[in-house]
Formats: sequence, structure tokens, C-alpha cells
Amino acid sequence: MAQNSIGHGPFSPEFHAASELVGRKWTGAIIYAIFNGKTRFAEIAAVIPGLSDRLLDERLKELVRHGILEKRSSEGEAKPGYHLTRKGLALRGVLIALYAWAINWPETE
Amino acid sequence: MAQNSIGHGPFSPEFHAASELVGRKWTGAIIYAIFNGKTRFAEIAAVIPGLSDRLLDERLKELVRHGILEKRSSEGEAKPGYHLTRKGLALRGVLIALYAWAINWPETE
DNA sequence: TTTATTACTTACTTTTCGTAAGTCAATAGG
DNA sequence: CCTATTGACTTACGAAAAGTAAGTAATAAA
Repeated sequence: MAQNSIGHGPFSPEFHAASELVGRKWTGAIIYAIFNGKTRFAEIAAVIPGLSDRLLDERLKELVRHGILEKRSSEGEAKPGYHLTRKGLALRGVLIALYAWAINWPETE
Repeated sequence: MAQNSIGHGPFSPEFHAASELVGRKWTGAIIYAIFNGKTRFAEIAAVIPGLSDRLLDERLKELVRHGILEKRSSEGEAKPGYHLTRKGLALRGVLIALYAWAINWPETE
């Protein structure tokens, strides 16, 4: 079953598209920041050292275009921020798995 | 606990490094192919349309350097191929999670 | 009303990627 | 044995993406 295995099947275009999108430079860090409650442009920029305004803007637009984020103000927010859609929230498991791997298998070089 | 949550903590350099490495162009597809039993250079190239020899070589060298792959011949193999290390095998859960997400949330554009 | 901050946009440099051709060793066929 | 083919890279170069810096318009604060 597709949920529990990557099988021994052919090349998966869906998997490839997902890994090219989610794996793009800074994208992981941006989604991670939003998971951690940073919704405004400046808040996200503040927690990701090295990320420029230009690329943050580019990545946010991509993620909105792909239905992972949406720009809106939720209750209590004066100004609109970036929020995860249901599709975006579903990425949580992927990020948790990658985070766990990163912590357990540090860089060796 | 670090295993089950990405928490609401600060920026994680480990997570960032991991997502930049694993998320690099073609890297996901290459590891996926090796999980699916393709160990030789030409076999990997054959199952990933669009991937050139030059980048396959570059990505394989990177993954070996980071301890995710190693180049050796296992029993029964005449010639050496690329095999996942324990660190590389530990990525299985990440790929399964991403694969499941990709299948459940297809591109909308 | 000046100053500061937010959320971008524009311009330009550097790095990475894509495409193609070339190299060198190991079979395979004639 | 000689030539052809395949496998596994390597080199060269133009194109695309990312990095850096500066600029701008719209609030918000002093």
C-alpha cells in the first residue's frame, strides 16, 4: 500500500514533483518556521539566518501557488500573514521525520 | 521530545542542513531509486528521466561524502554499486512520509 | 512631521544546473 | 586479435537559479 511503502515500482512523478518543490532551497526552513507559529513575513525572515527578502518572497509565492500556504488574517490578527492550508498541514509528518533524522544522524564531515 | 515534534523552538541548524542536503535537485529521486534496488550508475540514470550523467555523478559523490551512500560491491555483484549506509537507510521514513503526502495531495495548478 | 518598520521590487553578481561532447576501461562480436 | 559497444565518469560552456544590495510604497511609531 502506498501509505507504508515506497515499493519497488517505477519512477514516481508525484514523488519527484514533491521532492523538487518541498526540497527547494529555504522551503523546508520556511514551512518549519510557520509550523512554529511565525506567520508574518518579517517574523519568518527573523528566524532564518541567511535568507534574503527576495528569496523569502519568491518561496512564499510558490508555496501559495501550490496550495501549501494561504495569505490571510486569522482572528486576532490585524494584518494578514501566511498560514498553512490542509495540504500544508499534511506535510507535518514529513518535517517531523526529517527533523528526527537530522537530530539522530548529524553531519560527519 | 525531539522524535515526535518539531516543537515551537528556535531555528534548527540540523534540520536546515538536512533539508538543504536531501532537498537538493534530483537527490530525492536518486535515493528513492536506490531504495528500489537500483544500485549501478546506469540503472539509476535509466529510471530517472531528465537526470544527466553529470549531475548524477555530482549527487552520488555528495551523498557518499555525507555518509548516506557508499560505493562497494555486495555479495553476488561483480561490479561495485551505490548502497545505502545505516544513515542512508534511516532516511526511509522520511521518503515514505513524503511519498504518502505526494500521492494524497496531488498538484493543483 | 520626521523616522522606522514591513513587505516587497529591481538590478546585478555568483553559483548551480542543463546539454553535449569527450575520455578511458571493460566486455562482446566478428 | 581488432573493432564496436556499453558503463562510468569528466570537461566545457551557455542558461537558469540563488545571493547580495539597494530602492520603494504603505503604514506605524515618536
